[in-house]
Amino acid sequence: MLDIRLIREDTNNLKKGLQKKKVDTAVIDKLLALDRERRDLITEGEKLKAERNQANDKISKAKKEGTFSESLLLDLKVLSQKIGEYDSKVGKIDENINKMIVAIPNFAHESVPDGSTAEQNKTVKEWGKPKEFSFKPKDHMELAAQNGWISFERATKISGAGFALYQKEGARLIRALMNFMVDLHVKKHGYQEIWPPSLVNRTSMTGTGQLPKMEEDMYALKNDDFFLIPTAEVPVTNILRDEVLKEEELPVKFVAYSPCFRREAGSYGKDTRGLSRLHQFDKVELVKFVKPGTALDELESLVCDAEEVLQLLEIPYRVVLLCGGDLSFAAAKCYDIEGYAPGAKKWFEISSCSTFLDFQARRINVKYKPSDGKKPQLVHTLNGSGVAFARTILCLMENHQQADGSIKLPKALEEYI
RNA sequence: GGAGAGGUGGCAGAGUGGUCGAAUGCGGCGGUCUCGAAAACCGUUAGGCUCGUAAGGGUCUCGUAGGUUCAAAUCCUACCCUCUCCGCCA
Repeated sequence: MLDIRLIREDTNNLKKGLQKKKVDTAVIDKLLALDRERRDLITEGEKLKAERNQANDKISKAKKEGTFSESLLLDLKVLSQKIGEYDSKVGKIDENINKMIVAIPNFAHESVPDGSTAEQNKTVKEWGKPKEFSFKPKDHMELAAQNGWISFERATKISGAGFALYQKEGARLIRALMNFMVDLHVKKHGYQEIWPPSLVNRTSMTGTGQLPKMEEDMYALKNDDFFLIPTAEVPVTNILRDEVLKEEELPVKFVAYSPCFRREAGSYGKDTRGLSRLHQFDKVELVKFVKPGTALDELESLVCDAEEVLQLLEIPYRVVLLCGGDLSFAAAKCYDIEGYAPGAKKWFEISSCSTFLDFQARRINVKYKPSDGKKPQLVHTLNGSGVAFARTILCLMENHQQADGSIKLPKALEEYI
């Protein structure tokens, strides 16, 4: 959520950042009017409270000295009633302001390009060249069937459409990727390993912003108020909720493997074949808590950390800087990494790395205490996939297929499989 | 599932109607001592909101939400959470 102070004090720049995300800024002016009203009411109400507190002090002293008389209570009941009225007015306005403010997306950082749809995203880097084959490359569905790695038919029987059953080398590949990616991020990139719960409570889902707006997209349990995580971002980001860190602890970097569960309601008919869009998939997620001011550099290094996975897996990819209109609700800046699949002749989003600045930290209340003794302030948060398995496996199969339809896995996986 | 205990500052832990935003200890910070450090000693150390250029002032916060009262950490009601024991179980 946005800072009401920022809204108040830097209105014009904020509006620019929101307009870049194609957000209607009329709500900002409404908010400012409510904010003015609220502060006036608070000032008035607190004057009355000060009056009441003084009167109470007098009573307290009088009782001790034995000089108490009923006349001291005169009018105090009326005063308390008035205070109650102010409080309830402020309470209602607070509620309104809060409702409005949590519905406002984060602003786009100034380094984000203009644009309203994915077509205006900017490719900022390409790595590797789409492979030339001496034969007609097959798509991953065909390869999966031929090698017996994945059975979509059986997954449908067991669960339903949108699930994958990995078998044989395919099943081992999941385990291998898990260890390969987590090891890379722990040993080489300095992340701390986490194994999070896959069921989380409503507060956690609200903290990272999946709720209240996207409840329909989430799997929920019938008898308990738990949700299946759509990404490890939810439990991992909430690890530090309501905590105050020391400055020297920053940056905190977590890496976690988890299964991810998504209803994908409303996306039927779009990429529904094969591995590209599933109700359950696996992912290694990277989450960082950093000092304000370092967030943009940390975003660049986060992208590098994710890129290295694809480099080692020898999958050609491109890095795309999202334009304002394509940014998600909470993101201030975001890079997508898209892997190339020569069978499908398509780019697939395999990783998405974002910084939220203090937007998410305000919501989950994560602060750090500066070492100079100043008051705690909000950290900045980032996260990114490092990386998503299903689409990676898709790319792996299509890129490393041989003429006979077999698949030769890259060297980096040798020690894991 | 059954029974019980408890939720207070960064942590531990007192406080049962009126200078209690809260004793004390630990931790943190500053200082004295020291060549330096440790120990010891002295001092200091919550957060939010709001008014103010500032200095500073006001106000709110003891799990959450209500209630009683001139006044609530303290009394009443509901809810949430945690822990312990028993049962069941991977």
